[in-house]
Amino acid sequence: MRARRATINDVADAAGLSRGTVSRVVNGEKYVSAEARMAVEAAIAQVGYVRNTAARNLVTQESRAIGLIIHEPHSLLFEDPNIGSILLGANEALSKADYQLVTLIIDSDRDSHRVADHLRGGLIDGAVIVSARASDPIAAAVADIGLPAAFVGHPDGTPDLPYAAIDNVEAARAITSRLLGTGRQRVGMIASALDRDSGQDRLAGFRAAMGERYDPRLVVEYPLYTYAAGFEGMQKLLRRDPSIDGVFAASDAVAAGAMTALQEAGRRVPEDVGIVGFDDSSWALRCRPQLSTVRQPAGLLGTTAAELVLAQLMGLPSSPRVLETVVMWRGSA
Amino acid sequence: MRARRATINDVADAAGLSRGTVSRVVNGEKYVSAEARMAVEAAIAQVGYVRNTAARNLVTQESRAIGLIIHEPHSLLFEDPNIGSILLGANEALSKADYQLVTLIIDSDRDSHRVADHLRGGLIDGAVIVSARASDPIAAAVADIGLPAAFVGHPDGTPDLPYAAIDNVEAARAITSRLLGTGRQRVGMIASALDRDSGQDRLAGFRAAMGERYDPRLVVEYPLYTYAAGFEGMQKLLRRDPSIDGVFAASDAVAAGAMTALQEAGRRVPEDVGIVGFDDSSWALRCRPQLSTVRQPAGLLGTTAAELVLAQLMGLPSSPRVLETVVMWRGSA
DNA sequence: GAACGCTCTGTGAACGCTCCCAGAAACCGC
DNA sequence: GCGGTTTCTGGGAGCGTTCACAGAGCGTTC
Repeated sequence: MRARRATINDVADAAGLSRGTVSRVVNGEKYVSAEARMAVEAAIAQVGYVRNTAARNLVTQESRAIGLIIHEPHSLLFEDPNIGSILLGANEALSKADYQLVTLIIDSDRDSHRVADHLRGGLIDGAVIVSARASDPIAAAVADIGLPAAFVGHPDGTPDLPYAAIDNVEAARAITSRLLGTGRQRVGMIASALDRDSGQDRLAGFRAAMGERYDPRLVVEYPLYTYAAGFEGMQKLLRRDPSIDGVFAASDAVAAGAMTALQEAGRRVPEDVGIVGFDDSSWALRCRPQLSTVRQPAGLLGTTAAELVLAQLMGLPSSPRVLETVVMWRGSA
Repeated sequence: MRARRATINDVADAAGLSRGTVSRVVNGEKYVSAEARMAVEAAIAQVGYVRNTAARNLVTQESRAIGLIIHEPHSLLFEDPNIGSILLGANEALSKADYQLVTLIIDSDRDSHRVADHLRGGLIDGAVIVSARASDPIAAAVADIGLPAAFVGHPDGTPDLPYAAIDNVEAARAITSRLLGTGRQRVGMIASALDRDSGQDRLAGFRAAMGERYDPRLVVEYPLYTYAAGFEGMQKLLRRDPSIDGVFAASDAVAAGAMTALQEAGRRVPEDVGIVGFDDSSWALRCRPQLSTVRQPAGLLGTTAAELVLAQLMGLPSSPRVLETVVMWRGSA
């Protein structure tokens, strides 16, 4: 099949030096003469040597790879643009530290086992866990193995691992207050993803901002942050109370769906109904009018979580980090 | 740090058998007595053994991992829902064959080198290459190394590797003809991504369908399949010829942008202008009216490309596959 | 009862690398 | 010139597997 690959011994022979010296050059260690270093480099180029990673991993007992565990149903995986940004952000931090990012996707029970084996198999030195649910078994497995890891977000009932997150409660409270500040009288919410911390917290923030004006009849709940949830949720809210004049949607995708439903029902946005979202994803600028929303630094969440894992790997202490959010006020409310 | 992991020898000792027998049990080979098998299984559970993959890879000279190489700018990575579907489709096929999918993202030159090293380092037995450009260096590197690989799509000027693709020319021709069939007189196109085969071929199909009616002034070109490209492109077409009454957008995202531009310009869709897209992505159902478009089986493309790589790994011949597309006729034209 | 074939088990030899120790060579200060 | 330190190199040992081979045990056939 493929030609036999050159080994460190071939390089040593070609350079007229020993294995040990070649290894020192390859790993950039001290105590190599300039002369030897040049000879080795020439020999490497000559024989086309590339280090065999499996052999290295075997002896060093590490892999220089970090897993990004995504536990998310099919449909949502790429409808939610945050996941892509988190992925790229984590990739950036790891790439800088010369680690390889390995994406592990769980979308069935079989995947769940395969991923757990992968974790245990020593193919990965650490993990970034994205979009875990409350009491997620894979998160428990990670903690159980004792693998250095960090969450993006921090679901309840999960092991005591560091995380990179935003304060969803406070951010939701802030944008709801702002919406109320435009003089709306009947404000509802389309809540989503109550099986994870972000969904719960956004609802809690909404409730906090509403205070006495909170009316459970004006809150509808959907399992996922989707456009479809927003569309249906808004129709349901309009049926429940045609006088509704403000809506907080749990994400931009949800808000976009809600806006379509409002416009089809003949309501003007923002004149008749003000609407605000959450994420400041690409949805926000695509809506007409553009969405008022909360900007969350998705890429930075990924980068930060990756850095938390790297810190653990270097034996440094790593503690949770809460990143700032900003209310982006545009035309939808 | 972490406790020392149990090895195959620990299992052998616990079971009172030899390394070889344990290995045979772990790999499900023949010639193991039921008695021995049970003893080994009990011992594995007792000592908590998990196979060390690095050691295995070292001796077998394979990794049971397949790379999915995505070469795409930041912004587009998750705006294009096809990529997510391809990823999941490939994951499914590989997961079934007990291979692990490793996602390799190239979005800078440094990434490009790191990925090339990763390929060469023996960490991967094969590769699925998504969204390569014409004459993509990473594709050349893959061919150079002699790694079994397959493309999704098949850019010009790339090495002679099998691919899973759709017939973009024919599909574009078909939907353009259908658009013409609604009686449109002035039909234009918003072309995109002419640096890759899909972009080129969709333009070629459009031109073929238009025949003598083809007017280069009614074709605008943008580098990426984005909403923004559609929005701007439509405005430009309207300026060039206000009597335009039909548009073929190179993707659904582009079509969605174009539709917004038309509606802002006070044109009714489909009464004043008919518009068709390409992909049948989640964009299509989100538009009002819903988009007429070409359904391309993105998940199946990923699955098929993965299978082509697996076939090569098993020494079977693998030849290009062209998958079927279907015109989905909805309300936008 | 010898010869053969099948099933099953144990063991030495790799795989390609890093780590560590021993020792050579060079440099320093007194 | 001598002991001590620092710089540099070589090579044995070992990481945890799989693989190939040797050989034991047992049943079948002539």
